Amino acid sequence: MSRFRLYDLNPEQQRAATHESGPLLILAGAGTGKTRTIVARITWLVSTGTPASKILAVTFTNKAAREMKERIAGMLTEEQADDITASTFHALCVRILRGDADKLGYKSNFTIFDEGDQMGLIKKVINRVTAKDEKIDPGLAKNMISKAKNNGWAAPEDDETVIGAVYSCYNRELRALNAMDFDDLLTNAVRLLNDHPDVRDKWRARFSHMMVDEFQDTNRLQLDLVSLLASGDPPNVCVVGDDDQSIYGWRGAEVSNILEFEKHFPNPEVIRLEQNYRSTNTILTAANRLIKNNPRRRAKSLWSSVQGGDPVHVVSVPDDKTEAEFVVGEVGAIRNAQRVPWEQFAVIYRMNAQSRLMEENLRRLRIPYRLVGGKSFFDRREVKDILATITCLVNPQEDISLLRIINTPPRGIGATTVEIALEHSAKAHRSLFDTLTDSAFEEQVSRKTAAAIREFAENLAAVRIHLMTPGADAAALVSSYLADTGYFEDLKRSCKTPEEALNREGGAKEILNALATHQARKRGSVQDFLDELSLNREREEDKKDDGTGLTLITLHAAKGLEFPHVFLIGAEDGLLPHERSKTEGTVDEERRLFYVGITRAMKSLTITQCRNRMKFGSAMHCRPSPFLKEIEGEGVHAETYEDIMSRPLDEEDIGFSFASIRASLDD
DNA sequence: AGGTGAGCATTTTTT
DNA sequence: ATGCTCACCT
Repeated sequence: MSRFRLYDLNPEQQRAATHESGPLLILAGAGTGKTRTIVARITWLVSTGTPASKILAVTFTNKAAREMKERIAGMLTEEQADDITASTFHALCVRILRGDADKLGYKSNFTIFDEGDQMGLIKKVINRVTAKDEKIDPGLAKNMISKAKNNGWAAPEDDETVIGAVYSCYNRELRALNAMDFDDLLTNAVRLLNDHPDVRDKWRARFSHMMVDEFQDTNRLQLDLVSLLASGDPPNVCVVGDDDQSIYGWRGAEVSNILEFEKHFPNPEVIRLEQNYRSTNTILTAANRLIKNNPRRRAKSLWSSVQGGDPVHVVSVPDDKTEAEFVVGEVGAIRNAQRVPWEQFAVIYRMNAQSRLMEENLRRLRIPYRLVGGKSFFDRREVKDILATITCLVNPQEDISLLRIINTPPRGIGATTVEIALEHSAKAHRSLFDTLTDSAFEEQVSRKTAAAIREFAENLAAVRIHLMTPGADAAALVSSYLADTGYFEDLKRSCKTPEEALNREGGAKEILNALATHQARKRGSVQDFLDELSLNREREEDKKDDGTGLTLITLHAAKGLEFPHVFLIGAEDGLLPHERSKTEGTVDEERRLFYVGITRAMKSLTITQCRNRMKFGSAMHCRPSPFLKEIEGEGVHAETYEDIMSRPLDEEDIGFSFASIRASLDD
């Protein structure tokens, strides 16, 4: 097994990969070969006799888990690679819970509530629990419930506060539905392992070595889970992360998990990866100058063997409109001068709203781009509708889904009827569907409404019978149900532009295709399909492989990615750091965000700053970000848009200018 | 039941 | 500027 080639690794990476036993903390700076090191470590463990099946690698996203599996597959035999468990925290919890959920009073076939389901239930609960004059914002309630769960706060015994009442009622409802939300998956898994030593021992015996990626993003519960699962004495836990890239504090991540790692796992070996294989030293120096202003961090200093490089440009532009024009112009100039494809460029910003001006300019010049982030495919109306329809076809007892489709398209079961039914169902502790179809309920409503309800229920039942028949073409059945009930027509009618109609149609097709593919490939049930989707909501742009074009992306979403040429826009006080972070006292995290942005760049980095920006509809004066002062120094050139424009054009630029003029004439 | 306009807030996002 | 919610109107 000397296939393992240590000489591919630098000394620190090697030390990390071959660490024998006990806790290991790998502080992996941006671009220092973090994944390569984890994969090498896994390979080393296997090659020195650890059974592959005893290795557990935990990540945050499905994408990261998949990538890790792929890279492991390239290093080991297929069988070994298959035996390694690489999973997200949440998927791991589901596996743990599916086995022993009964010990917590759930049925093992509990359903998983995604954010939409959760929101629906919270709204329902708020309507039930609160008086008309004390309605609270469901979004706020959701955040507070999530925070409470993550902090391990039980619902108050007496429903004294409104929010407390909502919290406890929400939990009761989830229980009654045999459902867990995303937070429950973690809390319940932790509770199960905590309260049931036999289960804990079973899972501890299952794995001998555990790795956790992006450890700076873990929250309290995730740390608990790691502690509970880690086996060995001292525990064989290897965590990888970078406190300087901790940018998810606002959703519960605890930087202290990595800063105080020794407290949780005493006497770890600590290895710093500081050699960067991504950026030029010029870029890294600027990044180092910035981040060293943060207190409370594990000091690291990135370096690269690539000396020099283009200077970092900091450009002051008059306003956001000019900023977009300038960036697009520069992109064109670089592409023209260096003959590089659009894929090598990224424009990175703090807020999604900043993408709009960029998009307009890119479209004008016919530059292909992909927009990362924004709304998830699964948040699209038609996708939610269709998934809710499928859910109801499989199980009409799911109130939230039923509520979504009961009158979509309009079929004569209006809000008033639903309101009454909801009241009855709460009182009788029955599902909405059962309440509606109860003969006693019919007498409460008009003949017309009763007929509408009956027709709806009969239609659902008829399709369900077909759907449950083995070998049925589920996608076709669902599709014809939607067509028969006039859903597609209704969807089209509600679109303002033909473009939107086409888009929605595409979304509908895509989700139905996914169902068909799932059935064909995995021969799984429709329930399997729904389950898988609730844990694996990939963003639209991840699925499409048309990775062509320039990338527009937020700083948060850009973490982990790299681009040869990066434009970091909107470096203004109030945007980066965001105004809100100042009142919340999280400017350090904003600095890390800026740091993440800078360290995405491989070859060139241009930072722009507007002197005026449209905010809330009116032009506002902006001061440069204080972070710009912090990166000042050798290799960082500050200039103004006016300086650059009054300079004569380079020869290469001229070619692009003609192209852009021609392109803009087309419009 | 469903469409329309006033009023309002407006960071970042995964599971 | 813009999108979203809610109340009110047809």
